[in-house]
Amino acid sequence: MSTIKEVAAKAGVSVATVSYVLNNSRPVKPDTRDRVLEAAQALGYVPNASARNLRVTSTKSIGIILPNIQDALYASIFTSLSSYLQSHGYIPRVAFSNDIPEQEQSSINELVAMNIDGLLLITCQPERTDFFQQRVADVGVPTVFIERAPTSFATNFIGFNSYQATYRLMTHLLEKGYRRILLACGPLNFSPERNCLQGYQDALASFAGEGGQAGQSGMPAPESLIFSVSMNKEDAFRDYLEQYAGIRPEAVICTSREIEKGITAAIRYCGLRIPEDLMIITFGEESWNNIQAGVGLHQISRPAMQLGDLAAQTLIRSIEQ
Amino acid sequence: MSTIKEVAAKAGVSVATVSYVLNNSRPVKPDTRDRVLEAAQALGYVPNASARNLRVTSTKSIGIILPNIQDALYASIFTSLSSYLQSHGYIPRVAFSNDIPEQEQSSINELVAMNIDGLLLITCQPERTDFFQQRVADVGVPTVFIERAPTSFATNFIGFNSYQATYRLMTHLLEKGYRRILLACGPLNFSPERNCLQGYQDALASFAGEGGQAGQSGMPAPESLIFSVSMNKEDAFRDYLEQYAGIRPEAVICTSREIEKGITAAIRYCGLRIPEDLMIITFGEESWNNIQAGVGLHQISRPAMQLGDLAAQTLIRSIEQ
DNA sequence: TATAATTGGTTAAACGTTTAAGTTAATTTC
DNA sequence: GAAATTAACTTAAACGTTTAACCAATTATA
Repeated sequence: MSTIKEVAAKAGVSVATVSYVLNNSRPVKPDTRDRVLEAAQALGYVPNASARNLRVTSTKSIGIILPNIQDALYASIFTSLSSYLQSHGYIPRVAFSNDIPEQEQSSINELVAMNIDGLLLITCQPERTDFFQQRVADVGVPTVFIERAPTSFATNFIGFNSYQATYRLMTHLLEKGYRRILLACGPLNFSPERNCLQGYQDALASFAGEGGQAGQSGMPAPESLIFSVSMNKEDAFRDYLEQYAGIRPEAVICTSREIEKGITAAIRYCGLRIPEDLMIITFGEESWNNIQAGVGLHQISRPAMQLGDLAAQTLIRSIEQ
Repeated sequence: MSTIKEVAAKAGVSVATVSYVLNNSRPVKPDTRDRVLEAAQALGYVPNASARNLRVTSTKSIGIILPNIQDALYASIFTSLSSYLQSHGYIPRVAFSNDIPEQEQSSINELVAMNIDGLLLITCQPERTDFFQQRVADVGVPTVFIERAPTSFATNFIGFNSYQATYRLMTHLLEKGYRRILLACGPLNFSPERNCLQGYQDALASFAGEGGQAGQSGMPAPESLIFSVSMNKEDAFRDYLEQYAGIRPEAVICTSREIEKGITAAIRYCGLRIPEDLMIITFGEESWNNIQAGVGLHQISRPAMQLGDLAAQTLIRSIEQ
């Protein structure tokens, strides 16, 4: 790799002039300018990023930390984040936590060490923000939290309104006459899942209240069926179905594509048919063309792309004041 | 952010000593060592990556350039690449080309500018390797090409044997009695798709040859149906189906999940039923739990994870000799 | 015409590390 | 007990940029 020195030598100027030309940070006489550009071109010069970042405060790079990139939701969010950033002159620096706090922390360290201008974070430890505080907030790196809201900490946060979505969906299903609706959600230590659960429960409660007053004749009361899964989704739900052989749900609400996969596989394994025996509604991403439209798999589209855009936009704004 | 200087001051030693302790690149007396560690801890010191990379040759970072992360294949490859790299002490630096040559080139520049130790590349211009040559090969950055083989250039390459896979699948289908088998593939400017096509055609040809000799009675000759799609897949295939209303294929081979999505949507749009009217076989990733198993959608699993592992492993080996 | 302002460039310091070379003081060797 | 070795640090150069400060010509101003 050739350096700025070599370019300067070749063009017969000082390194400063080369720098001024390349960043056009100061006017330079046209023919000197051309000589420099020519020399740079000829040598295939490309400025050393480390050296530049060492000198300059703003690196025009944004850190992104996600649990993973396999889940459709994170993949969508990531895509929109990085395309927004790129189109606004920032380069994204990605790291994955795999939902392991230590990995998240070391990623934070690493990113801050390379002088990122900002951070976009789907945190795996929304309740323990002290590390984040010390490493990011105190250092003054602008941050936007995505999807999972930090509890003890007021900051920029962008996420879906899972509560509303679940509440409305439940109300709709209950009004349609469904009574045994299963909520199949992920681990409850993150706010989106908790909000789904809350929405589910509140909808049930308020429906029961109304139903009690209206006195709907003959209809059984809706049951509260909750299935929160953490690890091996398919096996877990299979067990669930076999254990509670009596209470087959009429509908299942899946809070993600991944859960849906496990659920449908387990359902088939148990010999149940979709949609004859039960219906499935999934919170999915708009990018996902639902292959199965009309045969028992339904999707509530979450605008993941918009979410990503909004988050990136919010961050860039707060960086550029 | 605190610097090594501050740590040195706090511990009452020189910056060199701090560096020696932190990298344990030289023996240091235990109590000095402890003082340094303590000071670093207290200040929350984390070394500035830019400064370090500027000084040191090896950055322990590997560049990864992919077309995108939306396609299931690339997502799987990326996941395995980055987890292999991370577990071997390297940090991945990702960039996306969106299959636009200019973007690929600027990503290459950017990555080389930050002194990556190696490069993993699904290139979007396998025929024009001169830029790559100049920027990467000449600079001496070890590289492994993935999935799309560069033509005019002998180098490390890891990919699926799409030719074999398609050839065998075709032979199998033909022997089962299928005659109108459609190959639905992506743009033919990349080697995987070309290889699929070649496998498809060779299988047809060799079957026709055998069939001619054996003289299979009554069976019509297999037809060659090829559908290479580039942009809007769903619309394109819809047009195809409507245009050739007469020749409805009995089976469709999709070379990727994404193509399958378009195909199935178009098929449904045209009022055809799966699997009654036609069968669909897709080259997919093992991570993808096929929701539809047994109802007309079949998957040939490509071991994307293994591919990624192998590629990363090959690269790391060639870096560490 | 003398002075001020502008133009077009150069010099050198700074960014935060790493590491070769140098410097003590303590220890070993003969 | 003098010379040589070792142990434990320190000093300072180097990595490749950017940019403030400086300087010499040229041009504008009074």
